[in-house]
Amino acid sequence: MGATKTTLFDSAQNDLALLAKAFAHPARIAILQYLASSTSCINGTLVQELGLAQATISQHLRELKELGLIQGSIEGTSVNYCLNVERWEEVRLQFQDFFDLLTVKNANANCC
Amino acid sequence: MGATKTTLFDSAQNDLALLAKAFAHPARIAILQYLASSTSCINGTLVQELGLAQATISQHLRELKELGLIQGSIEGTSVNYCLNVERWEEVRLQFQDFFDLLTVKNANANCC
DNA sequence: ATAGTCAATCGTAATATTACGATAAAATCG
DNA sequence: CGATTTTATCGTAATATTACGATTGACTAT
Repeated sequence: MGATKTTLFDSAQNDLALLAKAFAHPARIAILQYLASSTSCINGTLVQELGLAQATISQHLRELKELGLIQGSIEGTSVNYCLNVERWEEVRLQFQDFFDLLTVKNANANCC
Repeated sequence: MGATKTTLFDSAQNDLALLAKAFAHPARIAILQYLASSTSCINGTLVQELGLAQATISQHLRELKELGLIQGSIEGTSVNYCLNVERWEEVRLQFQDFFDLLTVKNANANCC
């Protein structure tokens, strides 16, 4: 008990849920917004910007990296992170499809 | 320790994270899709459709209801659920704004 | 009334997430 | 080289989520 029963759902549903999980924490939203506004950044800057501990930021960055949403490259003693444009577009479309599907049929809904 | 530090973030970031949480489980995605495709449904039908226990479905439905994404009305001995159209449009725009903000600046990104 | 049906809620076990101190690993500087 | 800086990882405590059996409450039908 306790773990999500992924076998009951199709891969599109499981994929979307995993992506949504990435957005399901305000720190990760803030990280993505900060990356978008600053073209590049380092972990250290984010620690000051967000007010969470360095280990915590690093953990959030790893989650975003594992989903391919961001990528990083070593820059001397620090690390530059930025958005992964191709992946980002992919994800945007995935959400758009989800919303479109549920919006098209809306005329039939609101029945209760 | 362990709880999300919401005070570090603004209300737009916290709001979006809460909404994303609703989509962060395949069962809730499946429920929303099923509601969109069938115009209305009852808890019992979802139990057969999804293969989760009745108590579990009811719990997922409550979460969606608490965010205003769906609404239900009693229909004899069963309950009809449907999407909340107005709220849905609101949420769709909230996500679109988030994606747009991160897409516009993308030309500057992908730098690492 | 009594039995039956359906969904909500309670209680709880299993698992996942969040946060952070401590430590490690890698590069830079003196 | 040794000291410093920066990020990743480990270990772990606190909290949240997921799932389900059991029960309750509300309505229906007999």
